[in-house]
Amino acid sequence: MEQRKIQVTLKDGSIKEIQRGTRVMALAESLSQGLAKAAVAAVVDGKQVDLSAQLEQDCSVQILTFDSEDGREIFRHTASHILAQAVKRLYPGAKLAIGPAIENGFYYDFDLDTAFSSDILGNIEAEMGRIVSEDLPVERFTMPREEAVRILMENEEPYKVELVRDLPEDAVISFYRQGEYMDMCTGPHLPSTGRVKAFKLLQVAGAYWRGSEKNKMLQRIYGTAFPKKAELEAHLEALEEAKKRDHIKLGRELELFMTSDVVGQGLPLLMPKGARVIQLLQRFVEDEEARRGYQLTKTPIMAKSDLYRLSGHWQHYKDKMFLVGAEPEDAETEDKGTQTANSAADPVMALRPMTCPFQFQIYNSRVHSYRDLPVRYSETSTLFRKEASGEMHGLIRVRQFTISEGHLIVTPEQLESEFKGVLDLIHYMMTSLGIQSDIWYRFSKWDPANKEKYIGTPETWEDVQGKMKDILDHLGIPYREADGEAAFYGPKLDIQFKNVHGKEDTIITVQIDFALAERLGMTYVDKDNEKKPPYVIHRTSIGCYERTLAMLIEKYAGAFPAWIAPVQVKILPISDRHLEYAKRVADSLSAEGFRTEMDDREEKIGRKIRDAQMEKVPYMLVTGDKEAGSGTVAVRSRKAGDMGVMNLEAFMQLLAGEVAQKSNSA
RNA sequence: GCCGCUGUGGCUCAGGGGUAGAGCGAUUCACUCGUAAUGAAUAGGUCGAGGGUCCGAUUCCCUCCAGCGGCUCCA
Repeated sequence: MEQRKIQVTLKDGSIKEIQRGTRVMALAESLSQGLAKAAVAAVVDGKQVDLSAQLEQDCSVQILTFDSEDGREIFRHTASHILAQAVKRLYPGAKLAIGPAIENGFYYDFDLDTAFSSDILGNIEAEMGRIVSEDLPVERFTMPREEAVRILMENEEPYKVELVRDLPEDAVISFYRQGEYMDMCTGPHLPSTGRVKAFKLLQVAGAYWRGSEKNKMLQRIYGTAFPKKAELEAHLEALEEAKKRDHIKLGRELELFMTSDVVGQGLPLLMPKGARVIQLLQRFVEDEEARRGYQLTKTPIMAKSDLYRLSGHWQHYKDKMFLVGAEPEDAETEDKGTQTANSAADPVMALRPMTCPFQFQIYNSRVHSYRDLPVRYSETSTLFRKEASGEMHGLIRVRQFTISEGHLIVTPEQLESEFKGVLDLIHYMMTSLGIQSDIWYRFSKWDPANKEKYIGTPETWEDVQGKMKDILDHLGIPYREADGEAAFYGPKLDIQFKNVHGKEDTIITVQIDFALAERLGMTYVDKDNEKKPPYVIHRTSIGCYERTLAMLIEKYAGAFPAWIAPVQVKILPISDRHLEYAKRVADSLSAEGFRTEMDDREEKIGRKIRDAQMEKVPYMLVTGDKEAGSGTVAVRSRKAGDMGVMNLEAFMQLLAGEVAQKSNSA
């Protein structure tokens, strides 16, 4: 006996009785017209479905709108289909690859000989506009895998065929059709193309098929889409605003760093103000690490290839190292074996890409008892890595950088507490920089399908990764897992941030390593008088200074907190006759260790203030007749403006307090 | 390394087959000034580098270098 009514549980927990076979859209309309209008798709019993789906049994239903992440994704996925449809109309020969929604937008990859220029992008956008105004219904249909392959072959879509062939034999393949356009897709999708009211194509980029550089490079078109024009405009405006925080732009304007064609790619030059910030950070880090039981080392920036053969860098990292003392062709033909360098007379040297093998030599300089452990080495360490030429980006991705390097050599029993100590240190650093809520953790694991990338056995990898996971879970660190992101010698806990363009980068990394320690013959003598291999924790505390500086510039839009501002106070004398008093004020401040500049130009005070504001100096001290007469200063904060007149002493206390707190009140 | 775009005075940018222009900045002079731009004058560019086409190239073509946005890779 067939029931004609079913019960649906709604998001708020209420239950509604409806006719069996009711479409989701009709349900939404029965709930509210507003909801129906905003609906993009639905989740039925945890599964995403189209609004046209029919409800056949008792179930839970949640209507998705653009306000949810899933809803936005579905909305923009339909936008990507509209893009592909437009491209197919204009370029029937274009082969379709994939076209997903991404954070803040979507893209679609095409294989086409014609390069998509910006003119062409405009034409495609116009065609998309037509597809939207045609308001084509988007319809789902399915077919068996076999038939899907046949149809896609007929349509000459080799990439789609490849995708289908990767699915199981018995898979039922779903397709979506809008007008003349058809695409293989799991969905769900918007009910019709007319819903995509506001969209924009943003850029063209190359992208390898299936993300592998061994494959053909396709053309990727990026775009974004919103239900309303105003939302699109707000988004585009936000992108423009973000560009103003770009550390490269601000770095130039604020004279923090520069690049020069004749120096080389990925080799930025830190100007006095930028170098000052880095110096402040370095002193801060070195002092804090000393307080936490680290011993500072200073090791060479290059070594014979022998050392790198021992460490495994020669076998796994050589193409990223700068070689010294070898002709390039020698380097090419150098065998990849583990034998040591053959000629002591003319050894091949390499600039170091990492510090570990150097500090390990120091550890190995004598026998260690378990009583010595943990040994904590730190170094402000300059490294060199020959990054691919297309990779360089300002201070974020460079070929020479200085890292707050450190290695902890520990017994197995000490591993967790030392790991925790490292995380404490990192947390302290992030909090001091004021970025603790801008970062997140990534647990970077190896890729078992790509064993030749790594040293050590699969068993060791699984073992170490298991230990690391236990520690992370035990310490309650919230992390996202990432396969294939490990270092060649061990898994990592990476601390990630996003730059102003939304691109994710690692700022700090903590690694547990068993393999490298063993390769380099590191041991300690345990209670039972047996030599045993220690664990090594590789870590940075504040990351690499260049990248950290880049992040800070973008975080604060160049207005550094007073404790790391290259100039903390700018003295602004009203006129020439106040120069002498201004100089005395400046000298007093400098004597107390404050970083001070004086604007002695023959300019009006308004101009001096404006320029100091543009330089983002935390405090300006206006000194004129009133102040010179009373031994005071008129304080202006870059943030709060005129703070009134106060004694120089009082101002120094204010600033000293702010520096000590590492706060950012100015 | 790969795809696309870009490279014009210190900076931001306009121009375009007949050897270059604006604003800001800089310099000099005048003004000696009270919380986000005083005025005037002056200087400053082998138009990223090399090659080619052309009577003639900064402009068109090629190669290289560098930058930007992606891909791949990564701190």
